[in-house]
Amino acid sequence: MKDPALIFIVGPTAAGKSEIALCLAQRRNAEIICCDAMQVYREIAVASDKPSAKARSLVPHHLVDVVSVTEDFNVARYRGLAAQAIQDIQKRGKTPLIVGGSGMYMAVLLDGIFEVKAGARIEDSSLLTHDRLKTLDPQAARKIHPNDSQRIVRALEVAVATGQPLSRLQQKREGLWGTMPIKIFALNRPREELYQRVEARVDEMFTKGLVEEIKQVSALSLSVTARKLIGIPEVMGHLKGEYDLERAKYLMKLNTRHYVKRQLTWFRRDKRLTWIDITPDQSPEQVADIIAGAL
RNA sequence: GGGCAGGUAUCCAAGUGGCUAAAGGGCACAGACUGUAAAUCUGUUGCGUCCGCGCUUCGAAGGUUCGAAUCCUUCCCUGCCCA
Repeated sequence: MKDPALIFIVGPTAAGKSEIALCLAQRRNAEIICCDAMQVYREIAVASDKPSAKARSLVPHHLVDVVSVTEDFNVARYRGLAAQAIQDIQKRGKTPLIVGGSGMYMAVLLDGIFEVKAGARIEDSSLLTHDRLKTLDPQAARKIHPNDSQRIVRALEVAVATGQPLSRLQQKREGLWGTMPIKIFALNRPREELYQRVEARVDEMFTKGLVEEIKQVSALSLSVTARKLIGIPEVMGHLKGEYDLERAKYLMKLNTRHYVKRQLTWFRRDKRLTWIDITPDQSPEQVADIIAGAL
């Protein structure tokens, strides 16, 4: 049977995506494209839970280690690089397997994004208000909560830079969905188990040298986007002497659990996904079999 | 044994007679989301509910009062200090 042109494996952190994808890729002549907002950073390996050297020698992984933590990264850049990788892989007669937990990155690949040239920063913060957005883009203002400053700023910057409301631009988007056969699988496990796996993973990161990694990285001037990676603020707080190591570990676990929850909310909304509920006794190979059978 | 401080919902914590099922925060759960997304933001959170309201809570038991988490009595427990 013929594989779809594009396969996605998404889901929350610690669901087991990477391992399962590796199995699937090997038996389907596929190459992996990471769909992850943090694994793109070169200097971070432990904290971003990057695929191992071994995994990468077995199956080519794309969109890993593509920028420095000193650089800003965003969905638009991701989309450009990923689109190129998809084309290249398909040209070689192989199947791109897109794997990761960054919901918005997946959405942008699928549904596209509109182009707005960067550099539209508004300096005067008194202009960055919800009230002003109401006059410039009433529709966006209605959708964005008055407390959601990040979105207010973006909507205002777009409105000012383009003269067009964000709400209208967002309708003019084109993605991959509909242009080729695409199959999307979302991995999930019982919440309790997911959280246990998160905690185990965080503990493991510490034994793998997380603190050392963060210490080195913190000497660089981190970009706004890179410094948000879970692990960096938590460990840096400890390095600055604000609390002990246990506390840093606890905070990382907590923040990762919250993140898992948000990921699930994001993915649950997208009705194009096929959910795979994994039970504790299933091996990555078995899950890969199930996915292969559903292609 | 004596002195002081304190015991409030799943956790921390405010509240010292009515406007209190009880501020605020945390956890948990749910949701939004399109160039920071591992981000940012929202809602619910004693129990039940025909969503009108009903029921049970503030260490325990009694008492004062029209009315108590708040006042009085006794008891139990925790922390610190003195012996």
